[in-house]
Amino acid sequence: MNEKFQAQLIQARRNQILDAAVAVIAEQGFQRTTIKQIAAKAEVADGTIYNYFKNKDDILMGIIARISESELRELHFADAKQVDFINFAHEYIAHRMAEVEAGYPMLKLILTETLANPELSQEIYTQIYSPAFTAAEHYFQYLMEQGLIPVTEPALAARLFASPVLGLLVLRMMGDPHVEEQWQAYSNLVIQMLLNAFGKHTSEAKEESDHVKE
Amino acid sequence: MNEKFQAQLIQARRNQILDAAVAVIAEQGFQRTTIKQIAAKAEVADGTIYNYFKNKDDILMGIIARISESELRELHFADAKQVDFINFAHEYIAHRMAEVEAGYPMLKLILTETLANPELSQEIYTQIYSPAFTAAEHYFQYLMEQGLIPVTEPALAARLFASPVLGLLVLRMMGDPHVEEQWQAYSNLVIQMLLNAFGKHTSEAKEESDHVKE
Amino acid sequence: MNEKFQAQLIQARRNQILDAAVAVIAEQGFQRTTIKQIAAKAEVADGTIYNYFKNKDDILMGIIARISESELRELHFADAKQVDFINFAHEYIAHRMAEVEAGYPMLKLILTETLANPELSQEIYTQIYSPAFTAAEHYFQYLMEQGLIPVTEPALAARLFASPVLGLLVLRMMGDPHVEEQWQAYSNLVIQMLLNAFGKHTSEAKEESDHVKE
Amino acid sequence: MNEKFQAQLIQARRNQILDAAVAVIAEQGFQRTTIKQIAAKAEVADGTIYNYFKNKDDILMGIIARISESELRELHFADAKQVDFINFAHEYIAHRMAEVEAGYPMLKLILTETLANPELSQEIYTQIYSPAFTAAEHYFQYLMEQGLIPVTEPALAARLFASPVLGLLVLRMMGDPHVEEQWQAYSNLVIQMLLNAFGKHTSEAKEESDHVKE
DNA sequence: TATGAATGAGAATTCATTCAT
DNA sequence: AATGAATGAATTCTCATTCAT
Repeated sequence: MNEKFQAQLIQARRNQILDAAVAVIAEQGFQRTTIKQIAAKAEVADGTIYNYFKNKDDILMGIIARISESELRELHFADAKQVDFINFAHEYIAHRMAEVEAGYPMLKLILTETLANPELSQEIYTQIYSPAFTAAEHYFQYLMEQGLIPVTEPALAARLFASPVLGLLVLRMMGDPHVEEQWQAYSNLVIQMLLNAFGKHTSEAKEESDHVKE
Repeated sequence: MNEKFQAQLIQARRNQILDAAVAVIAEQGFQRTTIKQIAAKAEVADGTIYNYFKNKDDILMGIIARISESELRELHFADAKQVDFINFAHEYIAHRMAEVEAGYPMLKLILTETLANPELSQEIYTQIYSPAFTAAEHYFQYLMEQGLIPVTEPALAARLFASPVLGLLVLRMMGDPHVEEQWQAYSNLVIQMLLNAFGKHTSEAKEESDHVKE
Repeated sequence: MNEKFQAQLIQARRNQILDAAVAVIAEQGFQRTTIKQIAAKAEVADGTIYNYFKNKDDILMGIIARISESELRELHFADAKQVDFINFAHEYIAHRMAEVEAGYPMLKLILTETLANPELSQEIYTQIYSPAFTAAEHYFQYLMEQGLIPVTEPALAARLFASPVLGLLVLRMMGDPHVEEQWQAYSNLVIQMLLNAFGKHTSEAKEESDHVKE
Repeated sequence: MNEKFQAQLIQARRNQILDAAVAVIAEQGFQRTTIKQIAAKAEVADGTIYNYFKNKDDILMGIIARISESELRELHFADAKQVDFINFAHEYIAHRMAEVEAGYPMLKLILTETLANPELSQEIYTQIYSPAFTAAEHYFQYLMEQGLIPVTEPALAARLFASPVLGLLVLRMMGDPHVEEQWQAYSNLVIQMLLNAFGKHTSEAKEESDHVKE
């Protein structure tokens, strides 16, 4: 019991530091971020961080591990519930949009570090990336088998499906003001484009998305 | 005459250093890259770099300026020639694909630094990003006015058009092996998806891309 | 209470570093002095210096600020106490002489840096120089008003009064062995010259300094 | 003949470089001055400087040597001509004043470098300093022997005589605006003070300088 | 001789990490 | 466990000097 309590305290402190780290790193990138800054944001002493993390890289690992857990949980949920493709598309976009509204610090961080830090990208790929797409592939496999989408390769479909959202996210992260201002309009168009491409067989989709309408 | 020769030598040396810098930075990100590494790759002494660039940041600026120039040249070309939307789509994809085959060091670098370095992102936006999209918008404006695409907002269309390619590029950069292996297949699908979404009015396009076919 | 103790520790360390800096800089000038040398003299690591000073220039500022404080304290004392001109002259010379015996590192440093570093000279002038002469001027003003010295402009008098001592100090700093060996004799002569010039009205002075006697 | 011409060319080029060096060094001190700056001022290439001077320090030596020659010439002249003490005092002050009006770059340079550069100060002492005072001492010796001044030690007298002028020069170099603005007034006062101290036996001097009058 | 690009040793500064309290 | 001062390796940048042209 005491032990459990101890463990919880440690978890809490780890999360406190990781939260601080995510906030600071998302703003300036991992390399530019100093332990001092993270410690300040977390309101602990520099040295304290080393009681919870082996070194600076280990903090990044910690962030990745934590995202990995939460993403997996979300995806599981998605996997189980979203059978209807239209709803899935809406939910997926909505999920990424929510991320954006939250300032997408995680996404930005993951994206940046995967690009900038080749040693890390393998780690990120296995822990976050691969499980996410595996879940998506299963879902597309299911849709395909049911004849609900005109697709022959689930892996391809999953990535093609994700690409425009990811593309727009990147544009937004890169500071494109038009994407930021018209984010809702872009979301709607992407959904229509995707339903148009994937959802021809679904009768409801056909009408809704016959053309791309801005 | 002699002066011109001098200027060329200086340009050549600058490019030699920039090439080295792009190579090393693309591999590890700007922050992790040391002047020593760039100098070694360029096969010059550390100090020589400072005869051509004010400081480390100035190297990044140099890279951006150079990309900006070459992008602009390419875009001009595109602007003048590509009237047919189908051909344009093919050309655009082909262009980005070529980048990928060349190891996309520039694209990766630009992407990474824009995300990781907030101070720089404004610079990159104005120099590279904005002109590229402005050119694209003009093209979409033209298509729209000719009634060749069912679009009402060129700015939106240009970004929506770019999004899946960019998304796939990012996936590939992040190390997704499936995207890398099947790159050609992805390209074809993206073109079909885009023609499907944008090209309804073009009769040839209608038949060719009625469905997404893998 | 603990806080106060902390502050004292920080002050002590700052002073330890400043002492080392004064010693080294007085010997070789600021420019020739490296952080490594200061750190070695202060018996701390190079990096430690930067926990107490923003950069190398800030060390110089620190030295100046510290001198400024102590000079002001001394001058206050002088201002209040020295009403008698003869005693003041003696005290002033004695003060500068003490400096000399202490190796005049501060004076040398101030002098050298004001001459060599135009950016700094304004700082030194306002912080050290100007307050010192202002105090002296007040004193001469008082003497003048009391009719104790045949002077009409206190500012002029103060500088004229200081000039021979400063001149001799400079000669000594420049390595003139005669000035160094006969320092006491020079001091006496300067006092006589000054009393001769300024102190005619003071009867005791008249006799004592009727002529320059070596 | 050709050889002589050669030698003259070399001398001219050396002087061109030394002039540039004096100008730049006087402004910012020797350490802060780069070869590039000197070369630019002298309108030659960096490398050319090394055809005329062994290294950077050698330029300083060159400056000192050149001053030494010209100073010696001046002093000789002074030595020969100035028998009358009052005139000598006036001439001496006038000489220093001229230096001041010319921006005293040499004096400032000598002063600064002697203080900042202990290795050099020996050199400067022997080459410039010592000969100047030796000449002065001879003059005071002569005055003393003639009973024209109430002095028993020429060496002492020479330095005491120089001290107030030097002191005021230093004050002015340090940026004291009062000294700068009232330079003429200070000069007059110094002469009076010196005549007062040294010149009692000279009847004209007695009246002229009975009191310090501002 | 003159040039000025190239060099690399050396200086200032940063910051992850340690460790005594 | 928490602290934060101290450390020193690593990095950026400067600039005197060399040397091929």
